[in-house]
Amino acid sequence: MRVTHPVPELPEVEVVRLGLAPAVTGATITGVEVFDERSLKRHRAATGDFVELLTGSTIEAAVRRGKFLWFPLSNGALPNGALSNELLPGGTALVAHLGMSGQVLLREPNAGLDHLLRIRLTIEHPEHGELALHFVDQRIFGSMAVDTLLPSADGQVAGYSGPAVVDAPWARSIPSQVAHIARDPLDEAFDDGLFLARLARTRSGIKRALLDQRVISGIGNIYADEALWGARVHYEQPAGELSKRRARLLLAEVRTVLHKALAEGGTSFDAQYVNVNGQSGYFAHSLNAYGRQGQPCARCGREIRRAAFMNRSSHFCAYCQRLRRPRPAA
DNA sequence: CAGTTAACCTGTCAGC
DNA sequence: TGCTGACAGGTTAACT
Repeated sequence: MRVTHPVPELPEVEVVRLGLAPAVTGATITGVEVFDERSLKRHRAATGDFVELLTGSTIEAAVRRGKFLWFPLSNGALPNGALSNELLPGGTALVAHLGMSGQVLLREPNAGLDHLLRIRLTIEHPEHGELALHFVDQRIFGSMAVDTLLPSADGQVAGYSGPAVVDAPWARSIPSQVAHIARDPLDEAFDDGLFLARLARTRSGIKRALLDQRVISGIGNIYADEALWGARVHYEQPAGELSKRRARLLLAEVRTVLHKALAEGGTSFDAQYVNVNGQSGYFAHSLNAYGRQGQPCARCGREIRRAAFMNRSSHFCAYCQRLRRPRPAA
């Protein structure tokens, strides 16, 4: 059997965040090993040396917006004895993006090196003792970086880090390289009206807009196809031609699909140390469109089709999801 | 500014 | 058996 991992989208990244949070919060980074420099491609040299910035720092939390994870840092002692937070006034965070194939695995400190291991962090947790964080990534579209924190654009809590953590000094801060990423649809501060207005003035196809992380974040090819199937919308329907009602329905479908996947990912997620790894295909059984080309549509029984789209593929029911003529202007 | 495309990257597998 | 090409797609730089 082909061993594939699901390309991580919002639910998969949140499962990783949930698993990591208790193990890393309050832990101090005692060792950093970079086995492949390409996994640091998003680390800006001007911020400082990746290894030096991390070593001695303490992880304050595990935060997520869309598919981006970050870990606010404190007490980062530099080799010269200064604190990194003194040098970088807004504070810093370790930023992680899983790309297409990234995983963050929690391991015992003396565990062997995982296949395709790119970065290893050793951490010391006051309660759990010493642990290793393995950043494993086949295709190296993912990355880790240390980045400076900026105030969030709207002044609200910048990302999700578990319930009721809003007063921490880092809560309303966002890494500079994540600042342009829109809030995700499960974020309390996501503005439905702003999103719908943006769709209304977008001429390109709706799936393009759903995949545009500056418009709405957390959605990738799988859940875009699923939400479009649920809302019976053709992937090339110009976003601005959707009726307000249909656009609202689509946003609701996006949330339904993400919540459902999150619930299934959560249930397959047992012990904190075992499964912070996006285990293979755990959401696959509940898909209605993605990867089901040639199989019957669960709604009408007609064949699900696959079409080339933006260097990837779109899966859809050509009967349920037909291009609609725009409603005449009022 | 909005919209679109190419480049990045490698394990797996179908086909020869 | 061993080689080759196709494929998977998130993000961003660069282009029109």
